Amino acid sequence: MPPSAPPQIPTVQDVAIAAGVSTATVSRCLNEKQKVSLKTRERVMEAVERLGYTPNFNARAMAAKRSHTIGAIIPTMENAIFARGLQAFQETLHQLGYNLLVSSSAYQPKLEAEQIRELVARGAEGLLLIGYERDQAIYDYLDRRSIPTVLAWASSPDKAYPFVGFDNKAAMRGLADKVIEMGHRRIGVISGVIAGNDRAAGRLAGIKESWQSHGFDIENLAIIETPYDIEGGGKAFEKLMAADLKPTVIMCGNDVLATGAISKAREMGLGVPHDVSVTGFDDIELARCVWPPLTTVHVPHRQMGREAANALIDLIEKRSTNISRELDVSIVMRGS
Amino acid sequence: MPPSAPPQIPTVQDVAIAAGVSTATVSRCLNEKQKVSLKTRERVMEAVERLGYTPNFNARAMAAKRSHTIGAIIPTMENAIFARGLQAFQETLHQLGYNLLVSSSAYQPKLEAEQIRELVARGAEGLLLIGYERDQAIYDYLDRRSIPTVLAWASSPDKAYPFVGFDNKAAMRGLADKVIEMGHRRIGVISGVIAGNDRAAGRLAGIKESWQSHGFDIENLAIIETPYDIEGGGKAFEKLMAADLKPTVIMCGNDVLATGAISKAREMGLGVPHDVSVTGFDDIELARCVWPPLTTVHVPHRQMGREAANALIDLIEKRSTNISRELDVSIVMRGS
DNA sequence: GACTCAAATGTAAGCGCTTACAGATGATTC
DNA sequence: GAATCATCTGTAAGCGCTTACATTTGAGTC
Repeated sequence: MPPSAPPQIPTVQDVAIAAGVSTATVSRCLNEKQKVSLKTRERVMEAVERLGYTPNFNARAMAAKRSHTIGAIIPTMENAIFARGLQAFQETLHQLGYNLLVSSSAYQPKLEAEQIRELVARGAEGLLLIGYERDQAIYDYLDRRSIPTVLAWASSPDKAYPFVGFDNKAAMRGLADKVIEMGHRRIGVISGVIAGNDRAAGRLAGIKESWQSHGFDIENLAIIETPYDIEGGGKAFEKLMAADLKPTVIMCGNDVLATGAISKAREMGLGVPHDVSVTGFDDIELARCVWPPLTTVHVPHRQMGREAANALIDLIEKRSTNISRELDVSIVMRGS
Repeated sequence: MPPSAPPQIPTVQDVAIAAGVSTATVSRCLNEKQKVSLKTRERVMEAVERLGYTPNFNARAMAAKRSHTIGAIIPTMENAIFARGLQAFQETLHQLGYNLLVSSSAYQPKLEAEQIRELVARGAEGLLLIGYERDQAIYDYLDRRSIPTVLAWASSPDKAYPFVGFDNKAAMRGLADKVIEMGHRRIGVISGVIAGNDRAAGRLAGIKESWQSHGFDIENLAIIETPYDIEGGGKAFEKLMAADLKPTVIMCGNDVLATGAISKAREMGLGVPHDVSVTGFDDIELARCVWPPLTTVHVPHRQMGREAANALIDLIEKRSTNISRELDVSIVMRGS
């Protein structure tokens, strides 16, 4: 290696000189080709190639006041809950000529707020956020700066903000209805942490609603809140099954918790669904390859991602407004 | 809502005026507090607060020629293989005062190359890349621009580039040795796609090496290449088990493939490990909650992420060089 | 050939910040 | 009170781009 050659990164200037044109022409070659004659264009492109020029994104964003960048903040990357939807979101954005910046907030509202500012500071022209429950100050901030924002994985209850999602409460209620109709009378619930998580709250509320509407007492519902991970699911399962009157079914806030529960059941020598049934939510890939395959609520992740992207870009490019979309979910009865 | 109030985003200028100081002072308050007297600082901070000012990242990066941003490109977000390591990487960076930008390349070298340029254009001061196998042109580009880069999830064979990883070949060879020593003589292999994936290639090579060194003929190794997903694992398993001489063990390139294989085995009515054994690689959470729990190679993901972050920042801040680190992996015998 | 007018190119003013440098301020010292 | 010096603050020059506007160019027309 040469002794640290001064890494002179080429700029438009350099390209302009190399091609014998002005910087404006170089810029036009890169952004609005049709405005430059073929001959000069070729010359410029050759120079770009030769110098290995890559436009500086920051400068570009600043000068043009456009970043073509969308920000998304998801609660976690550690499990696959958001992976598929996000992937679809990203692909669709790409097709529409936008880039995606992703952060994860670890389910911490504080962190989310920070990251929203960070993404906006980086020039995000639009945001994808999960769920609707957050400090009003954040919405105010977004409004003040008029940052188009779409909420996903939930439906905004008062429809105040555009969303592309589904009704967590109604969906879970549907599943609970089915469970109760199948004869289950002792239900254990493993819920995600409710605080700051409207999806988890909605799902739990759905179960409660169903339970009560069947004339049962809310007191008889055994509920445990736990972080959304496999281990949490396992521990909660253990606790629920330690009761005198063991539940005949464990309803979980999502598939990850359910997987933890099933795992633990096996460890404890309990048969699923023979000794106890387990249900999940989300229908991620995991749900199908765990044994027995999970009865769960199917969420159209890809569709959600795709539609959220389209909605957001529509908003940004002011093609339409109020593009909220409530998606259908369906219950998938499997072996558990 | 008011009829689209002009969203005047406050700038340093605005803050400076509001606080009755110059923009330089505002900037100093935000970046090198100690250089500003307490009195002015308070006045400035009050103005910042009152106006809801957030510094524009692009402008800042451009003027300061620093972004405090690291880029990482992982092959996929769809499964958890990279999730834990990346999370640790991110957390460590955060502690060190850096931000992380993540892209996923979908295992496509072309896309990866594009994203490298994109991240560099966005001002990434360092890069985390997975594996070492890529076009020389990319390394040249990185060198020319002197972008510190650390490779992970593999060890660079010629040590040309700094890495924090492990030897995929040796690790898999260790597992294969054990498998063969347990008496298995008919091995089926489900490998990830080799092209452009040195980890998959290394793992496969490890099996071959072990097989041959035990005096067996390479021809007798049944190998299938498939994309790294559950479905791929299942299909490959089916094909392998359709042979006249069924394998007694299926060695998979990673835990995701292995999960697919186990799933499919059950579907086919085959008992694991009674009828056929299955092994994985990575020891992701999934490995423990599938049934039977997966025998696999444990990779210290968190440690790798942490050390990669430290190594990269050391490189950037020129504290040291040649910080490659080979990590130990271990074989975890479980039920499968 | 003089005149139009559209197309191609150049000129230069910023975008919102940081920072080298210069200048002001005020505490200390003699 | 003048001189010294450290501390704080202001001035202004960019960072690498885009783009409004001005200018040049060269068909096309009569």
